Amino acid sequence: MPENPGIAAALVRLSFLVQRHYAQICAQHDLSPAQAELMCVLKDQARGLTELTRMLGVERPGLSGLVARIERRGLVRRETNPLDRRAVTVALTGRGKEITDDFYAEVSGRLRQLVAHLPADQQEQFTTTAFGILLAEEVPPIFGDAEEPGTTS
Amino acid sequence: MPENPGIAAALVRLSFLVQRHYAQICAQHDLSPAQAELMCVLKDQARGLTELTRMLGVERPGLSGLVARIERRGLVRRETNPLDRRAVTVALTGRGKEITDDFYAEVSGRLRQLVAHLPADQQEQFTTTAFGILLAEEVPPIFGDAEEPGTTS
DNA sequence: TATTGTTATACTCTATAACTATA
DNA sequence: TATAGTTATAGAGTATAACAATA
Repeated sequence: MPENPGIAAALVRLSFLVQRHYAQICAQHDLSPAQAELMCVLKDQARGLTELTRMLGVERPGLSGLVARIERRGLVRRETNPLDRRAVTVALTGRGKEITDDFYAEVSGRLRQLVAHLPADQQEQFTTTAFGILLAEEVPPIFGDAEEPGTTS
Repeated sequence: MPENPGIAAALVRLSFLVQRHYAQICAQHDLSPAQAELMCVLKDQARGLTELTRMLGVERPGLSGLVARIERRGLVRRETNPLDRRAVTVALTGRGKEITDDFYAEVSGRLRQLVAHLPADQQEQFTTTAFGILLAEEVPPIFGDAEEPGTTS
Protein backbone atom coordinates (compact mmCIF):
# COMPACT_ATOMS: atom_id res chain seq x y z
CA MET A 1 0.00 0.00 0.00
CA PRO A 2 1.46 3.33 -1.10
CA GLU A 3 -0.59 5.29 1.44
CA ASN A 4 1.54 7.03 4.00
CA PRO A 5 -0.73 8.00 6.88
CA GLY A 6 1.77 10.16 8.70
CA ILE A 7 2.86 12.37 5.87
CA ALA A 8 -0.19 14.65 5.93
CA ALA A 9 0.20 15.40 9.62
CA ALA A 10 3.92 15.91 9.08
CA LEU A 11 3.28 18.44 6.33
CA VAL A 12 0.63 20.35 8.24
CA ARG A 13 2.56 20.54 11.48
CA LEU A 14 5.79 21.42 9.73
CA SER A 15 4.08 24.20 7.84
CA PHE A 16 2.68 25.64 11.06
CA LEU A 17 6.07 25.37 12.70
CA VAL A 18 7.80 27.21 9.88
CA GLN A 19 5.08 29.84 9.81
CA ARG A 20 5.49 30.37 13.53
CA HIS A 21 9.21 31.02 13.21
CA TYR A 22 8.57 33.15 10.16
CA ALA A 23 5.97 35.24 11.98
CA GLN A 24 8.22 35.71 14.96
CA ILE A 25 11.04 37.07 12.84
CA CYS A 26 8.53 39.27 11.03
CA ALA A 27 7.50 40.76 14.35
CA GLN A 28 11.12 41.40 15.26
CA HIS A 29 11.42 43.43 12.08
CA ASP A 30 8.08 45.13 12.63
CA LEU A 31 6.62 43.45 9.56
CA SER A 32 3.47 41.44 9.13
CA PRO A 33 3.86 38.05 7.44
CA ALA A 34 2.09 39.34 4.35
CA GLN A 35 4.34 42.37 4.17
CA ALA A 36 7.45 40.24 4.58
CA GLU A 37 6.27 37.87 1.89
CA LEU A 38 5.74 40.72 -0.53
CA MET A 39 9.12 42.20 0.23
CA CYS A 40 10.90 38.87 -0.21
CA VAL A 41 9.25 38.50 -3.61
CA LEU A 42 10.53 41.94 -4.54
CA LYS A 43 13.97 41.23 -3.10
CA ASP A 44 15.70 40.67 -6.42
CA GLN A 45 13.38 42.37 -8.86
CA ALA A 46 10.46 44.75 -9.17
CA ARG A 47 7.12 43.20 -10.09
CA GLY A 48 3.84 44.29 -11.57
CA LEU A 49 0.72 44.26 -9.43
CA THR A 50 -1.04 41.66 -11.52
CA GLU A 51 2.01 39.43 -11.37
CA LEU A 52 2.08 39.89 -7.60
CA THR A 53 -1.54 38.84 -7.16
CA ARG A 54 -0.64 35.57 -8.84
CA MET A 55 2.55 35.04 -6.85
CA LEU A 56 1.02 35.92 -3.49
CA GLY A 57 -2.35 34.36 -4.16
CA VAL A 58 -4.37 37.38 -3.07
CA GLU A 59 -7.03 39.41 -4.83
CA ARG A 60 -6.33 42.85 -6.23
CA PRO A 61 -7.95 44.90 -3.49
CA GLY A 62 -5.98 43.09 -0.82
CA LEU A 63 -2.73 43.69 -2.61
CA SER A 64 -3.64 47.30 -3.16
CA GLY A 65 -3.94 47.85 0.57
CA LEU A 66 -0.88 45.76 1.37
CA VAL A 67 1.26 47.84 -0.95
CA ALA A 68 -0.28 51.06 0.35
CA ARG A 69 0.64 50.22 3.93
CA ILE A 70 4.30 49.47 3.30
CA GLU A 71 4.58 52.26 0.79
CA ARG A 72 3.43 54.62 3.55
CA ARG A 73 6.32 53.35 5.62
CA GLY A 74 8.76 54.04 2.82
CA LEU A 75 9.79 50.44 2.23
CA VAL A 76 8.32 50.11 -1.21
CA ARG A 77 7.70 52.37 -4.18
CA ARG A 78 5.06 52.36 -6.91
CA GLU A 79 6.26 52.99 -10.44
CA THR A 80 4.04 53.65 -13.41
CA ASN A 81 4.65 52.36 -16.87
CA PRO A 82 4.55 55.03 -19.58
CA LEU A 83 3.66 52.42 -22.19
CA ASP A 84 0.53 51.30 -20.34
CA ARG A 85 -0.59 53.96 -17.97
CA ARG A 86 -2.89 51.56 -16.15
CA ALA A 87 -0.07 49.29 -15.07
CA VAL A 88 1.79 49.72 -11.79
CA THR A 89 5.10 48.20 -10.80
CA VAL A 90 6.26 47.82 -7.22
CA ALA A 91 9.91 47.99 -6.16
CA LEU A 92 11.76 48.03 -2.86
CA THR A 93 13.28 51.31 -1.72
CA GLY A 94 16.83 51.38 -0.36
CA ARG A 95 15.56 51.05 3.16
CA GLY A 96 13.13 48.34 2.11
CA LYS A 97 16.00 46.44 0.56
CA GLU A 98 18.05 46.63 3.74
CA ILE A 99 15.23 45.39 5.89
CA THR A 100 14.40 42.61 3.46
CA ASP A 101 18.00 41.43 3.32
CA ASP A 102 18.15 41.36 7.10
CA PHE A 103 14.86 39.55 7.37
CA TYR A 104 15.81 37.07 4.70
CA ALA A 105 19.14 36.26 6.32
CA GLU A 106 17.57 35.78 9.69
CA VAL A 107 14.86 33.45 8.44
CA SER A 108 17.42 31.43 6.52
CA GLY A 109 19.61 31.15 9.57
CA ARG A 110 16.78 30.20 11.86
CA LEU A 111 15.52 27.47 9.56
CA ARG A 112 18.98 26.07 9.07
CA GLN A 113 19.26 25.88 12.85
CA LEU A 114 15.98 24.04 12.90
CA VAL A 115 17.51 21.17 10.94
CA ALA A 116 21.05 21.52 12.21
CA HIS A 117 20.74 18.42 14.35
CA LEU A 118 20.05 16.25 11.32
CA PRO A 119 22.89 14.57 9.40
CA ALA A 120 23.90 16.40 6.24
CA ASP A 121 22.76 13.67 3.89
CA GLN A 122 19.33 13.61 5.48
CA GLN A 123 19.05 17.36 5.04
CA GLU A 124 19.98 17.04 1.41
CA GLN A 125 17.52 14.26 0.81
CA PHE A 126 14.81 16.29 2.50
CA THR A 127 15.57 19.35 0.39
CA THR A 128 15.51 17.32 -2.77
CA THR A 129 12.15 15.82 -1.92
CA ALA A 130 10.73 19.21 -0.97
CA PHE A 131 11.80 20.75 -4.25
CA GLY A 132 10.32 17.76 -6.03
CA ILE A 133 6.97 18.67 -4.54
CA LEU A 134 7.40 22.38 -5.18
CA LEU A 135 8.36 21.89 -8.79
CA ALA A 136 5.38 19.66 -9.46
CA GLU A 137 3.11 22.32 -7.96
CA GLU A 138 4.80 25.20 -9.73
CA VAL A 139 5.14 27.14 -6.53
CA PRO A 140 6.41 30.64 -7.29
CA PRO A 141 9.75 31.77 -5.78
CA ILE A 142 8.20 33.40 -2.72
CA PHE A 143 11.46 32.99 -0.85
CA GLY A 144 14.94 32.33 -2.17
CA ASP A 145 16.24 32.26 -5.71
CA ALA A 146 14.16 31.24 -8.65
CA GLU A 147 17.01 28.83 -9.32
CA GLU A 148 16.99 25.21 -8.33
CA PRO A 149 18.39 23.56 -5.22
CA GLY A 150 21.07 21.68 -7.13
CA THR A 151 22.96 24.95 -7.32
CA THR A 152 24.84 24.13 -4.13
CA SER A 153 27.98 25.25 -6.01
CA MET B 1 30.50 22.45 4.95
CA PRO B 2 27.29 21.33 6.61
CA GLU B 3 25.39 24.40 5.40
CA ASN B 4 22.55 23.54 3.08
CA PRO B 5 21.62 26.73 1.26
CA GLY B 6 18.47 25.38 -0.33
CA ILE B 7 16.78 23.96 2.72
CA ALA B 8 15.50 27.27 4.11
CA ALA B 9 13.80 28.18 0.85
CA ALA B 10 12.43 24.67 0.62
CA LEU B 11 10.91 24.92 4.09
CA VAL B 12 9.42 28.36 3.56
CA ARG B 13 7.93 27.60 0.17
CA LEU B 14 6.63 24.24 1.27
CA SER B 15 4.97 25.80 4.28
CA PHE B 16 3.25 28.39 2.12
CA LEU B 17 2.16 25.69 -0.29
CA VAL B 18 0.64 23.58 2.46
CA GLN B 19 -1.02 26.63 3.98
CA ARG B 20 -2.51 27.50 0.61
CA HIS B 21 -4.09 24.07 0.22
CA TYR B 22 -5.16 24.14 3.84
CA ALA B 23 -6.81 27.54 3.44
CA GLN B 24 -8.58 26.48 0.30
CA ILE B 25 -10.14 23.48 1.98
CA CYS B 26 -11.05 25.68 4.93
CA ALA B 27 -12.93 27.98 2.59
CA GLN B 28 -14.77 25.02 1.07
CA HIS B 29 -15.99 24.17 4.55
CA ASP B 30 -16.75 27.78 5.38
CA LEU B 31 -14.05 27.85 8.03
CA SER B 32 -11.20 30.26 8.58
CA PRO B 33 -7.75 28.65 8.99
CA ALA B 34 -7.72 29.60 12.66
CA GLN B 35 -11.14 28.05 13.22
CA ALA B 36 -10.13 24.87 11.43
CA GLU B 37 -6.94 24.65 13.46
CA LEU B 38 -8.87 24.95 16.69
CA MET B 39 -11.39 22.35 15.63
CA CYS B 40 -8.68 19.90 14.58
CA VAL B 41 -7.07 20.29 18.00
CA LEU B 42 -10.42 19.50 19.60
CA LYS B 43 -11.04 16.61 17.23
CA ASP B 44 -10.21 13.85 19.67
CA GLN B 45 -10.58 15.58 23.01
CA ALA B 46 -11.89 18.67 24.74
CA ARG B 47 -9.31 21.18 25.91
CA GLY B 48 -9.06 23.98 28.40
CA LEU B 49 -8.70 27.54 27.20
CA THR B 50 -5.29 28.03 28.75
CA GLU B 51 -4.07 24.81 27.20
CA LEU B 52 -5.42 25.99 23.84
CA THR B 53 -3.56 29.28 23.99
CA ARG B 54 -0.34 27.29 24.31
CA MET B 55 -1.21 24.84 21.55
CA LEU B 56 -2.40 27.47 19.10
CA GLY B 57 0.13 30.09 20.05
CA VAL B 58 -2.39 32.90 20.49
CA GLU B 59 -3.14 35.22 23.38
CA ARG B 60 -6.21 34.80 25.53
CA PRO B 61 -8.32 37.56 24.05
CA GLY B 62 -7.79 36.22 20.55
CA LEU B 63 -8.81 32.76 21.59
CA SER B 64 -11.82 34.13 23.41
CA GLY B 65 -13.12 35.69 20.22
CA LEU B 66 -12.20 32.69 18.11
CA VAL B 67 -14.18 30.39 20.36
CA ALA B 68 -17.07 32.86 20.51
CA ARG B 69 -17.39 32.97 16.74
CA ILE B 70 -17.55 29.23 16.20
CA GLU B 71 -19.64 28.74 19.29
CA ARG B 72 -22.15 31.14 17.76
CA ARG B 73 -22.26 28.82 14.75
CA GLY B 74 -22.93 25.84 16.95
CA LEU B 75 -19.73 23.97 16.15
CA VAL B 76 -18.20 24.20 19.57
CA ARG B 77 -19.44 24.32 23.14
CA ARG B 78 -18.05 25.89 26.29
CA GLU B 79 -18.13 23.81 29.45
CA THR B 80 -17.41 25.06 32.92
CA ASN B 81 -15.54 23.17 35.56
CA PRO B 82 -17.36 22.94 38.92
CA LEU B 83 -14.04 22.44 40.71
CA ASP B 84 -12.61 25.72 39.45
CA ARG B 85 -15.35 28.00 38.35
CA ARG B 86 -12.92 30.23 36.51
CA ALA B 87 -11.83 27.49 34.15
CA VAL B 88 -13.53 26.87 30.80
CA THR B 89 -13.24 23.81 28.59
CA VAL B 90 -14.07 23.78 24.89
CA ALA B 91 -15.49 20.76 23.09
CA LEU B 92 -16.82 20.07 19.60
CA THR B 93 -20.55 19.68 19.21
CA GLY B 94 -21.93 16.84 17.10
CA ARG B 95 -22.10 19.07 14.07
CA GLY B 96 -18.66 20.42 14.81
CA LYS B 97 -17.31 16.90 14.94
CA GLU B 98 -18.83 16.03 11.57
CA ILE B 99 -17.39 19.09 9.92
CA THR B 100 -14.01 18.54 11.51
CA ASP B 101 -13.87 14.92 10.39
CA ASP B 102 -14.76 15.95 6.85
CA PHE B 103 -12.21 18.72 6.86
CA TYR B 104 -9.54 16.51 8.32
CA ALA B 105 -10.09 13.76 5.77
CA GLU B 106 -10.02 16.18 2.90
CA VAL B 107 -6.79 17.83 4.00
CA SER B 108 -5.17 14.46 4.52
CA GLY B 109 -6.25 13.31 1.11
CA ARG B 110 -5.12 16.46 -0.61
CA LEU B 111 -1.69 16.36 0.96
CA ARG B 112 -1.24 12.71 0.14
CA GLN B 113 -2.05 13.60 -3.46
CA LEU B 114 0.58 16.29 -3.28
CA VAL B 115 3.28 13.68 -2.74
CA ALA B 116 1.67 10.84 -4.64
CA HIS B 117 4.13 11.18 -7.50
CA LEU B 118 7.06 10.43 -5.20
CA PRO B 119 8.28 6.88 -4.63
CA ALA B 120 7.06 5.34 -1.39
CA ASP B 121 10.48 5.12 0.20
CA GLN B 122 11.12 8.77 -0.47
CA GLN B 123 7.81 9.65 1.16
CA GLU B 124 8.73 7.62 4.19
CA GLN B 125 12.14 9.15 4.47
CA PHE B 126 10.60 12.59 4.19
CA THR B 127 8.05 11.85 6.88
CA THR B 128 10.72 10.52 9.20
CA THR B 129 12.83 13.61 8.75
CA ALA B 130 9.86 15.90 9.25
CA PHE B 131 8.91 14.20 12.50
CA GLY B 132 12.51 14.41 13.57
CA ILE B 133 12.27 18.18 13.27
CA LEU B 134 8.86 18.32 14.91
CA LEU B 135 9.90 16.23 17.88
CA ALA B 136 12.96 18.34 18.50
CA GLU B 137 10.78 21.44 18.50
CA GLU B 138 8.04 19.88 20.60
CA VAL B 139 5.37 20.97 18.17
CA PRO B 140 1.93 20.24 19.64
CA PRO B 141 -0.40 17.83 17.79
CA ILE B 142 -2.23 20.55 15.87
CA PHE B 143 -3.22 18.01 13.23
CA GLY B 144 -3.23 14.23 13.37
CA ASP B 145 -2.70 11.92 16.28
CA ALA B 146 -0.47 12.71 19.19
CA GLU B 147 1.12 9.34 18.38
CA GLU B 148 4.23 8.95 16.31
CA PRO B 149 4.61 8.34 12.60
CA GLY B 150 6.02 4.85 13.04
CA THR B 151 2.48 3.70 13.73
CA THR B 152 2.01 2.79 10.09
CA SER B 153 0.51 -0.46 11.38
C1' DT C 1 -15.48 45.95 -24.05
C1' DA C 2 -11.71 44.19 -21.51
C1' DT C 3 -8.08 45.12 -18.33
C1' DT C 4 -5.70 47.49 -14.38
C1' DG C 5 -6.20 49.42 -10.09
C1' DT C 6 -8.54 51.65 -6.35
C1' DT C 7 -12.28 52.52 -3.08
C1' DA C 8 -16.10 50.90 -0.13
C1' DT C 9 -17.59 47.56 2.99
C1' DA C 10 -17.59 43.73 6.06
C1' DC C 11 -15.43 40.14 8.86
C1' DT C 12 -11.81 37.50 10.83
C1' DC C 13 -7.50 37.49 13.29
C1' DT C 14 -4.61 39.11 16.84
C1' DA C 15 -2.20 42.10 20.04
C1' DT C 16 -2.31 45.16 24.30
C1' DA C 17 -4.71 47.11 28.13
C1' DA C 18 -8.30 47.15 31.40
C1' DC C 19 -11.76 44.67 33.79
C1' DT C 20 -14.46 40.77 36.35
C1' DA C 21 -14.70 36.65 38.89
C1' DT C 22 -12.62 33.06 41.32
C1' DA C 23 -8.74 30.94 44.05
C1' DT D 1 -2.34 38.59 45.10
C1' DA D 2 -2.42 35.47 41.35
C1' DT D 3 -4.95 33.18 37.79
C1' DA D 4 -8.76 32.43 34.17
C1' DG D 5 -11.48 34.69 30.99
C1' DT D 6 -13.80 38.54 28.86
C1' DT D 7 -14.40 43.11 26.97
C1' DA D 8 -12.56 47.24 24.69
C1' DT D 9 -9.85 48.97 21.19
C1' DA D 10 -7.04 49.18 17.20
C1' DG D 11 -4.79 47.68 13.09
C1' DA D 12 -3.77 44.18 9.57
C1' DG D 13 -5.39 40.90 6.13
C1' DT D 14 -8.59 39.56 2.63
C1' DA D 15 -12.88 38.81 0.11
C1' DT D 16 -16.75 40.77 -2.85
C1' DA D 17 -18.86 44.57 -5.22
C1' DA D 18 -18.73 48.92 -7.33
C1' DC D 19 -16.05 52.41 -9.52
C1' DA D 20 -12.38 55.02 -12.50
C1' DA D 21 -9.02 55.15 -15.95
C1' DT D 22 -6.78 53.27 -19.82
C1' DA D 23 -6.37 50.07 -23.85
